[in-house]
Amino acid sequence: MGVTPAASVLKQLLNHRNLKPQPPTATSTAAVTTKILSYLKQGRIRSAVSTLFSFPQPFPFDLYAHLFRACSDHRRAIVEARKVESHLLTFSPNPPTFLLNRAIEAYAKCGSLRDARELFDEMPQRDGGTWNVLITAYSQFGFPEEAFKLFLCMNREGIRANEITFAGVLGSCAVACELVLSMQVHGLVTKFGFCGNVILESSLVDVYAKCGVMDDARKMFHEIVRPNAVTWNVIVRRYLDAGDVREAVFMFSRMFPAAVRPLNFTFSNALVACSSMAALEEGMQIHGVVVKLGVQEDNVVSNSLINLYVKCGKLEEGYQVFNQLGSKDLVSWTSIVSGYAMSGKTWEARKLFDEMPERNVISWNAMLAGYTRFSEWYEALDFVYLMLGAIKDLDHVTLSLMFNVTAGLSDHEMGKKVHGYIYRHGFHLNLMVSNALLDMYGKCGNLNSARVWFNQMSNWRDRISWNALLASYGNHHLSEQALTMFSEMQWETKPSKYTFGTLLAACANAFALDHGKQIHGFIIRHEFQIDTIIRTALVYMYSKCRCLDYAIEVLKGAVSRDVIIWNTIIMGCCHNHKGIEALELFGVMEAEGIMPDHVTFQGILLACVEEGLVEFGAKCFKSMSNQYRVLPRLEHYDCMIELYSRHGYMVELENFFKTMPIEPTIPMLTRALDACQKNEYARLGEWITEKINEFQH
DNA sequence: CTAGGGTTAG
Repeated sequence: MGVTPAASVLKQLLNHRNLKPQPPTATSTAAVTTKILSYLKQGRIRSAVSTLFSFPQPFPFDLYAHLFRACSDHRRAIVEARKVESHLLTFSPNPPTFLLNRAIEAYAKCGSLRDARELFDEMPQRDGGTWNVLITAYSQFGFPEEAFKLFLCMNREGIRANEITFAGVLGSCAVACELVLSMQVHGLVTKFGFCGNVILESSLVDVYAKCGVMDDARKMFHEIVRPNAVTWNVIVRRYLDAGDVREAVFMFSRMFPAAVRPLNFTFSNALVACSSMAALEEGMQIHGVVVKLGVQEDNVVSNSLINLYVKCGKLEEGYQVFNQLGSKDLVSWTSIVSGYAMSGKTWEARKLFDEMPERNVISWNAMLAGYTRFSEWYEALDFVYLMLGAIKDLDHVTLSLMFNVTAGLSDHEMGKKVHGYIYRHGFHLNLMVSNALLDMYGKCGNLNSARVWFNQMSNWRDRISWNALLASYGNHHLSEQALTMFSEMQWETKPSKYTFGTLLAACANAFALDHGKQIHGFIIRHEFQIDTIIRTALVYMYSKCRCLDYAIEVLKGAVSRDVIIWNTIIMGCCHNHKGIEALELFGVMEAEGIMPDHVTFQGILLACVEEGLVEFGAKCFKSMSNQYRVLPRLEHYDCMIELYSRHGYMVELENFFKTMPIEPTIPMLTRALDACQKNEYARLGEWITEKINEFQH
């Protein structure tokens, strides 16, 4: 089945009715040749080949070469290639080797390595080009072992390798990550005197980098006298792949003193490097070069620019690039949607998403990822249903996000359904999906299922799996077990800063001061860097565990403090009934020039409740929107009602209720009703009772 | 005549 041997094709064709023998004449051959060539020029291969077959006579070898070339370019003309070979062999029994090489090439380019190999094996005599063309084919189609075998045979038969041979072999080395072989080939390249060949030299840079030895790749790069645009592209891309994004950007910058114009891909690679380290300055400089060289109409480049800006939090700049793009493609749209979605502007993102001319899984995932990132679970759920109706094949990202949604909604039943789905569709072996599943069971309160699944993952779990399990122990207030797991974890993988964050949160929620101190000690002993996130976790843990002094000590150790760590300590003070301290710390925070946010004000109001500072609290509440431009939320109204209620400020409470721009909630009303009864303030009490009754209908 | 790099978005 499958491939029809060339001989039988030939037999069929010879029996074909239009093959009436004609005496060949010089003029007709020349005329037909011209005709065939003109068909080829128009890209009509079929017509060209059938015209060829109308004339059972030999044609100039040149024409066959053109025909084979056309088949190679088309890549789907396998049948035509076989026909041309048949015709050639029928009427010219001893074709020159170079023509057969072209035939092998045509077969290979059309994807039929079998035909290529068959012809190769049958050839009475081969030249270097014959070997090269097949080695190249094996290399390009990802059969490195075959390429190596052929290369060895070739050497054994005494055929001398040339640049083309080495290019193929090095390509195969790169695919197979064959470092030792690459070094041997490097030796041969040198020995044969091909060292000045920039293509081979670039391949060597590429091979060393793909084998994971960036130092050797860099050394090789510096040996090249005149690296060209491809060479530069290789070195930039390989540093990016190796995760050394700084070096990638640095190498990119060195292209300009070397006066080599970057390729569009190189711009893109450099921009990706910038966005991955949030290097806005460098990225903007590259943007400048893009404009100067006039490549901003290239979608790959501009899409990378959009991505750079949105990843650096510059949505407007990103949108501008998007807007100025002449032909926006799927990637441009997805990039801008993703930018808005991942910055919390899910509404704007959704508007753009709905305007998209076409969408794929990635665009849907980008939008869904925004909803989940910002815990908009109900929007996410609606969106998932919409997505299920609109798109057939969900992928591993979709399924992981769906687990996040069920986890966020604590919908254990739905989580189990998704679990069933991934099992049926074979996604359970995907690490990302597995970890999301683990996380879902942990968050839905099913520690046992989480544990069972974690054990089943023993062959493919990673650090993230461990962190997920630790987090579910933490959420179940099992800090002791979490700590035991932490020691087990170290047999298998190294902890990350997320591990510490999780463990410290676990200790905080379980008020496990001793364990918390152990973790703190571990971090210091193993010289892990205490970044803002870990520092905040430490402050949180110590203040939860009623060690406010330690918490403040840790806070003081920070080089810089953001609003989150300040909120943590202020809330921590409130938790420890230290309202005055909270307000003092707020003063320090302001002096450091940190703008308070809604959480900060919640802390301040709580502190006022704690200390009975009713007038001061009211003043703070007013200044919130007037001075600080922080819109009061439900929890702030809640605090104010608590403040007035607890301290018997009934007139103020009544005023507050009646001027409140939002509907009071049941807990607010019952809290206030309580106060009315205690303070015998019937007028407001009646109003509240009425309100509560309204709610019940 | 046959050769190297690369596709941006979740």
